[in-house]
Formats: sequence, C-alpha cells, structure tokens
Amino acid sequence: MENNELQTLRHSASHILAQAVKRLFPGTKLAIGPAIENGFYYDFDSETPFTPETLEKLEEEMKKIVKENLKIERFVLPREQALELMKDEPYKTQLINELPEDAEISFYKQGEFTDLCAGPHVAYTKKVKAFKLLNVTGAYWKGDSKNKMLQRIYGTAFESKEELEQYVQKLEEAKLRDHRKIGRELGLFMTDDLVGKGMPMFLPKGYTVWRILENYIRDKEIELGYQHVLTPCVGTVELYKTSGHWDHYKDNMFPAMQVDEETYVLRPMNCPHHMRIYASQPHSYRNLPIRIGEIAHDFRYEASGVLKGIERGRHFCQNDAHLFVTPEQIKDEFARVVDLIFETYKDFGITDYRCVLSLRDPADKEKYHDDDEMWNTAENALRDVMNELKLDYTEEIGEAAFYGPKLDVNVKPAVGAEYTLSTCQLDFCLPQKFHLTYTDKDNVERTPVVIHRAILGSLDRFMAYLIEETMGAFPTWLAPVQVQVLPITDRAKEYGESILASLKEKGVRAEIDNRNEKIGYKIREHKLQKVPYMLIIGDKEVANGDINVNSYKKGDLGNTTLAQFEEEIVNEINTRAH
RNA sequence: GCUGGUGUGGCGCAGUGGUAGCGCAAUUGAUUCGUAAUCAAUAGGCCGAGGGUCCGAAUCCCUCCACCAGCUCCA
Repeated sequence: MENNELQTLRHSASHILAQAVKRLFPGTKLAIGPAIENGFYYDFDSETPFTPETLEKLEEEMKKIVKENLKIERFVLPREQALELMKDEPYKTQLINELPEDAEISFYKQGEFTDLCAGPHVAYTKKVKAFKLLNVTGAYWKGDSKNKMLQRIYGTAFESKEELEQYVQKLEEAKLRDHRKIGRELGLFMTDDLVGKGMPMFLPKGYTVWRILENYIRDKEIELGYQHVLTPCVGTVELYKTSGHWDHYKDNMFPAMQVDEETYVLRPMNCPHHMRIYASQPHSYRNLPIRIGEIAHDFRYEASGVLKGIERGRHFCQNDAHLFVTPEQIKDEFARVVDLIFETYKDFGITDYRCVLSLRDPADKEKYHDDDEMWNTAENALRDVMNELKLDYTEEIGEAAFYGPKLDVNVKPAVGAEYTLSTCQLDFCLPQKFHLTYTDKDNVERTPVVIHRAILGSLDRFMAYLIEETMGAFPTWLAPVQVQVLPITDRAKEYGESILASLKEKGVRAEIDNRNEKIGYKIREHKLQKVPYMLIIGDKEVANGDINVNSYKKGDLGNTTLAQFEEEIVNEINTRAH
C-alpha cells in the first residue's frame, strides 16, 4: 500500500473515532485528529475522563460505524457558514479563524458526523477494517503548556488484520527491550525512593559496562590530544550568571544553596568550569587547539514526568569536552570530532541514526543569545563544514543551544521518542562572555572559538541505548560476565576452578556456577542473564582435558580444547562491534 | 509540571468489605546429573505511606509518595 494511502486510511480512522466519541459522549468538543507515523490520534475536550475501559467501548462503537458503511463526503463552505456550522466547536472555530483569507474551507461528512478537515479520506467507512485504539493520554491544545490540556486517544490502522497484528506484536516486543526492565533483570542498575527519584545507582555489573565505556572513550580522546580534567560538581551562581545559563535554565537547576557568603548550585553542565580553566593562563595561537575533556557528573532538576531510567535522570555523567580553537581551525577540529563520532559508532555497531543541523529560531529573542551577526557567522560556518564533510543531514529551526548552533546525532530507542546521542556545537558566544583570549601571530589578543562536543553523550543514556539495541546481550567486549564456567558434577568442580583461574589470568571476566543443579537448569539461567559464553565441564573432560563450549550468541561450538577456546575468547574480547 | 493509569513477598501475578494466596526465585536436606525446569521440606508480606468511613479495609473515601504512557521541556 502506498504510504499516502495508508495515511488517508488512518486519517479516516481518526474521524471514525471522533464520531464514536460524539455518539457516546455528546458534549465532547473536538480539537484535531491527524494521521501520524505509526497510526493516528484525536484530541478531545471532554468532561468525562477517558479510561482504558472507555477505549474498549469506543472501539466497539467504531466497529459499528465501520459496519454501517457510511459514505464519506467532502463539501466546501464560505467562511460565515463554516463558522455557523461549527458554532458549538470552539477549537474548530479557532482553526477556521486562523485560516488565511483566501483559504478554501472544506468539511467531511459521514452519517450524522461532520468535521472541519482538509482531507483526503477514504470513500466509505467500511474501508477502515483493521484498527485498534492504543492508549489515552493528555496533550496540550496547540502543543503549548500554557493552554488547556486535552485528552488524546492514540490508535493505529492498517490495510489488513495481519499487518495490524504484526504491528501490535512489534509493540509488545519493544517493551521487552526496555532498558529499565533489562537493567533490573540483569542487575545493571537500580533506583531507590530513599536515595531519590531520577538518581539511578549502577550495580557491579552495570558499573563494569560503564567502566569499559569510560576507558574506551577517554583512551580515544587521549590519542587525539585531549587533556582530561576533574572539576567539582558545584559552582557559584555567579559562574552561571556569567555564562548566561542562569538566565536560561535556572528553573531546571537544583535550587541554589547558601554557603557562608556564597551561593552555589549543583552544576547542570561543565562549560563554565572548563572556560575558567582556559582563562587561568595566557594562550598563544601556537598552543591552540586546546582540548579539555572530562567525564563529568551533572545534576539537572528535570520535570518529574520526563525521568526515564538511566536514559534521563536528574544525575548523569557527560562525556564532555571543550575545544578552544582559532577561527581557521574550526573546520579541521570539527571534522576530527565528526570522525570520532562515527568511528565510535562503528565500534559499537550503531548504524541507525540521523544527523541534524540545529539552528536558532531568529524570532525567538528570549531563548537565544541576541546577536544576529554572531549567529549568521556560526550557522554558516557550521553548515559549510557539514557540507564539506558530505554529511547527510536535515536542518531544524529552534533546536540550537542558546549560545550556538549544533550538529546533533539522533537515534530512536526501542521504546519512546527519538533522542540525541552525540552532539557537536559551535560557540562564538561563551568565549566572549568569559573574556577568553589568545595572542595571535600579529601580537593582537583575539577571542577563540569553542567547540562543545559529547560523543557518548551521557554515559547513562549511551548505556540505555546499548541495552535496548542488544536486548541486554552485550557484545563480548562489553559483557559484565563474558564466560560462565559450568561444572556438571562435583567431580568436575576442581577442573572448573582451574579453568576459571586460567581465564581470569588472561583478563577474561569469568565466573563459575558450582551449585548442585541440573546442567540444563544452569544453562537456562545464564542464558537469561545473557552471558555470551558458557563452558560446560563434564566428567569425561576431567579425564581428557576437553571441554564443551556453549555460546549464547553462536550456538553450540561443539567439543574443543581449552587452549582453542582461550585463544578464541581472548581474540573475541578484543574485537569490537559484534 | 500537566492528563490518565498502576502500586500485593526478590520477580511475575490472583484476590473488590469478613483469617493474605499462586508460580518462579531463595534456604535446608536428598539427588551427581549433558543444553528451558530432579524430589521433599522450610522460610519470606503491617497489601507504597499517612489519615478517614465501617463491627470489620489489600478492597470504599481523602492526602501524599513512587512508577508507567503521553504532552510540555532537554544547556
């Protein structure tokens, strides 16, 4: 089925939903009901709160409407008559009033139900055979949190029942990938009410993965000439007033605390600390670029409703760095960052992402540092570099940081909305605010440009993404337990212990399961724990030194010698992107 | 923050006004075993917290907390 035909079908499904709502809840006011990527929604303003049970009733009513096979007819009205027709629908009236003078005002009618709508639609309600209402949520009118919150019903529709079932099954499977579920099952991290919400704690296995990520990226950065620093998790309010963050984000920072004569906040980001480090010494053009990196702990007072496991918490750890460069060095330095991003993605097997050039909204003087010339310079410079690097990207207005435009690399997790994994930002603004300088060739003091960048983004979020991509079955080089040694009987325990010791000596993260359980039972358990390799040690092998390697990923490798296995596993743990 | 939903042993669930249950996990015995479940016994819960209604509350009402879905936000 053509994509736009599917969109039409879904749009008609949303009208059928609205008709059902009007039949069951006659006082309900209609807002809008478009087709979206995987289905459709319709926003309603109703006195009655809709619940999951309401959805079941609405679905039944929708089935009736489909069965009635109503003809869907389009007609056009002049503005006055259109307003008269929609006089009991305040949201529709507002929409009509917002239409341009010369706009054609069209309606679609099916049975007793008429909706203001540009169309198109299917010809008869019977065309909408396979549909399902998914959930009911709140949504602000016009997407503005100052407006009234309406009730949004999400649903989906497909050409056939089979496709619908497939989609519903896909949704179920996506839930199994949820990093919060897997994180708990595999003992990677936890949260605790007494510690505080949005404050995840990494457990030994989760921290093992974390440590590998941290070492991986820091080692790469050192190779590229980064210098790492360690700075405190607090800063004075003055520091953030200087940077401008206070004005823009004070509501999203943990409240200020008074200590002696000074007022401090938990830091929400690290740019100002790094700026002050740069400013602490004079710099010559000969020494640039200077690349200051930090695996930095940050705290943000995120709205309670946006917290989501380790994907978005109130404490997180950024793989942050600030590159202080001359204007001439922007391109090279930016290219190096882009290379680093994609090299990293390759190592982690990340292939499904998209690049966004995030620009300011020139009309929004509140949100963005007010300096047109600076923005033009920065945005053009960034666009030029991205074009020169032949990056495939889309431009998005109003997505820039307050101090400059950025390249964002976005991914879509198994569950929920797209988010940014990596970012690289061009900043002509903060260096001025902090009066940063370097002495140029001609002995004139000039202002450097700063590139803010995060490759793994936040380590927390990066791990969340890896968990959902791998369903917790990490590639061997990341797995918290790489090899599980499983002796079959007590008689094989000793031999198992010697193998365990030998593996550990070679740097393999191995454990032994010496419980007196059936081997099938043990295997099942460690499979659920997503352990990449299991070594089954039996009676026979105690005699002849052979073992049986059972690999979660690769299937049964059959009988092999210990030496062969050790060679393979050592090779495997040094290989990335599996 | 907003709208709606959910909260019962470690995990997954049942229980809608009358003595808190089931499966898995755990512990202790026995079993010494070849790829999704060996047998038996034992232990574990003020039913998210606080207040209220009632002779009696996991169940009804109120407040709060946490979690889930989405909206708004994301330096």
